[in-house]
Amino acid sequence: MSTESPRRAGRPRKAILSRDRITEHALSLVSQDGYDALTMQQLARSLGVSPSALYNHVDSKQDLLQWIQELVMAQVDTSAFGKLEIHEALIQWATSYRNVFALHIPLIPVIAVLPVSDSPRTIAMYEHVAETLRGRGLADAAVIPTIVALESFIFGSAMDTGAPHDIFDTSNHREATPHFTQAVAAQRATGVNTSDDSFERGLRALVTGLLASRDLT
Amino acid sequence: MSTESPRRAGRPRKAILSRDRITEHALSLVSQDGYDALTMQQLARSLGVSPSALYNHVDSKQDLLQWIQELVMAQVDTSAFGKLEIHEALIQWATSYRNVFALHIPLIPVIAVLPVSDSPRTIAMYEHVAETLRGRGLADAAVIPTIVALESFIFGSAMDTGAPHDIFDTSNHREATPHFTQAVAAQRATGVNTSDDSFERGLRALVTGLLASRDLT
DNA sequence: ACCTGAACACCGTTCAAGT
DNA sequence: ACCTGAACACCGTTCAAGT
Repeated sequence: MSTESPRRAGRPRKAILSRDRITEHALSLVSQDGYDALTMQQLARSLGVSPSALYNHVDSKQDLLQWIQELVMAQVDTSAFGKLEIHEALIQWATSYRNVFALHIPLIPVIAVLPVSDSPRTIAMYEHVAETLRGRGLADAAVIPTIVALESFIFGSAMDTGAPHDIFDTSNHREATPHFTQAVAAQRATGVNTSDDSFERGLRALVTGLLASRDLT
Repeated sequence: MSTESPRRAGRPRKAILSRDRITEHALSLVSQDGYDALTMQQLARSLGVSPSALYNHVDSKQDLLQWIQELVMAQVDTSAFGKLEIHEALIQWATSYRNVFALHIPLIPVIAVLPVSDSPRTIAMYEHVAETLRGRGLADAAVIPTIVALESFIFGSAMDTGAPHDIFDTSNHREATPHFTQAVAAQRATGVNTSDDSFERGLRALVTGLLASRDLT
């Protein structure tokens, strides 16, 4: 009798939720409606479950954001290391890094304070960069500051991507700011995206300058 | 009779609140207990007023953050422009900028999407930088991207300041990441602050590279 | 014009209760 | 072990009511 029932004491029903399923739905929510839509209640609804059920699998929303960060970080392309010349490899990696996080700006403050030990993908990425820099002959003590400097620029540039296109509109104060107004007009006339142009210029300057340091052995 | 009363119809009582007083108390809250303590309720309490009273003076919390941003931006030191040689002036300004916002990290996402037209102090600062860059002979169309690149690095570096000091601890994965582990140890052995070192190296590289551009006339 | 008090529509999170 | 439903302690913001 009772043995034919698939659900009985000692035979617990398979869990509906899991880290993978939760993270997957969270990312789907984010890509559809942005990070504002990522609330525990909306996420629970999308999973067909009550909000409190989530807490059987994740300790906090902060924890969930770290899971997401892992997935996002995995999208960064590190394939250039060991394949391209070091300047080109760094530029290709940094560009991919910046473009990925331009789609996940609210994650940036999370990562900035996240111990890398909690993020295997990030460690693996750093190992790639560190190996390349040391292979180039950069002094050991200069490797981390070089990476951090690049990353700071990458994160700052990714955030800038979210700025409105008319952020530099100064029609109201034109007379008081002749140089700035002229510069804005000239840049606009080129027709190129300000964020992209700024990133490319800065990245080239940064990579060149950091590798030209006197810390080469 | 009724004339001796200081408070009567047609003679409204002086307002308790004002933009200045609100902003001042908000900054005081922030400097004492950080941005987490800056809630409309806490702010109202610090002003001895009910939370709803604030909304007679400020449209939203976002608006309040913009007021604060104005005050904070005013702390950035631009005195080096026109006084020091351009490389030195940019470095001094950028360093002050970064150090100021290291104390106001949660403001950075606010600024990043804030139209500069809403922020007179920011416009004035940009005018200084733009004038200096044009005076150096930088092409008009290169001025804004140069400023944005510097600012992205400044904001990213300010955020990095909030990272825990042991953020690069990888004791658990040591064997899988030899280069990274070695780099961390070497940097730590120097005894210098990672954020500061990274900022200084990156800033020098950035300023040198941006000013060495072929966009000079 | 400016302030109070109550209320609203949310948050993230906890916890006893069920299976 | 895992889920539900109710509850808690907050948020920012609105609004009728008072002066």
